[in-house]
Amino acid sequence: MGRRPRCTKEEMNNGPWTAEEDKMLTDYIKIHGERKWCNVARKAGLKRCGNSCRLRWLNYLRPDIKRGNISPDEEDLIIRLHRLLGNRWSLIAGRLPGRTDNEIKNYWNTVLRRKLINGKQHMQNTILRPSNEITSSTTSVSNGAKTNAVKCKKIFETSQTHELETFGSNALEEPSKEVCFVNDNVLNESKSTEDCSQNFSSSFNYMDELLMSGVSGSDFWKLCMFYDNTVAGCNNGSTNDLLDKHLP
DNA sequence: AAGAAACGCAACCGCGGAGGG
DNA sequence: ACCCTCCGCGGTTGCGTTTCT
Repeated sequence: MGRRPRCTKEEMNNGPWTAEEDKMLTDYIKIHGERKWCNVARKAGLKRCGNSCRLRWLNYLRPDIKRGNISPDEEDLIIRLHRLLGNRWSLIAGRLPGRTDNEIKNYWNTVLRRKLINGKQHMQNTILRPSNEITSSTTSVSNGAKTNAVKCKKIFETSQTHELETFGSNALEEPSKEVCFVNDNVLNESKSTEDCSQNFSSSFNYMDELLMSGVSGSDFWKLCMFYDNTVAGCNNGSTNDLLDKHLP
């Protein structure tokens, strides 16, 4: 069976791309387009394997790539798309013009994962601490609100099991649980957390099916809006602004 | 100032699916 | 039906840079 190595190590360049290689690849693709990456590598005179060329083009050289920091709106969108899609970075990237799956994946694995973990720890410290330890800034939170917050944690830990079963991967392991703490209004008593959880589980499967079946771009955004307005009930407005920009 | 630790990101790896011969 | 190649994806690694001690 065994797969043939994608490229033989000897006679192939590895490691960082040089400016000269970048130019050779860019020039070739400008003329011939981005197909048959193995041919691209060979015909462009690059001592690189096709996949290496492909990655370099898609993640770095493509003209429509957006450079620079991820904006807060984009960050929020990534978090919410990750909640819907799990680790399907290419799908997430497809909804963020100019951003690559690799960039989003890196951003998630570094910045967001840490932020969310810190957020979770902060929430746990705040919520689970005995009332006599809570500082003056948090004493105004009612007992009811605290109860809801603790309940929220339990619910999402439980529903997570179901999500994992339906999703069939580790895609939603920690992140989905953590995101709830950051994005959902944990201390907001206006919406039943049970409803939220149940709807989330079912809507997740629905979204998944739609995405797998190739839902159109505009429909996707409408679904996001639908999800935010009816299921999560925890949007903060800024992301909807971003979503609006992508609606037809 | 120097070494250690943490961080950020480009690049690589390995797998699975699609499609052609 | 089978094999092979190509492509795309998610996970992981390596290394340069920045921050901390």
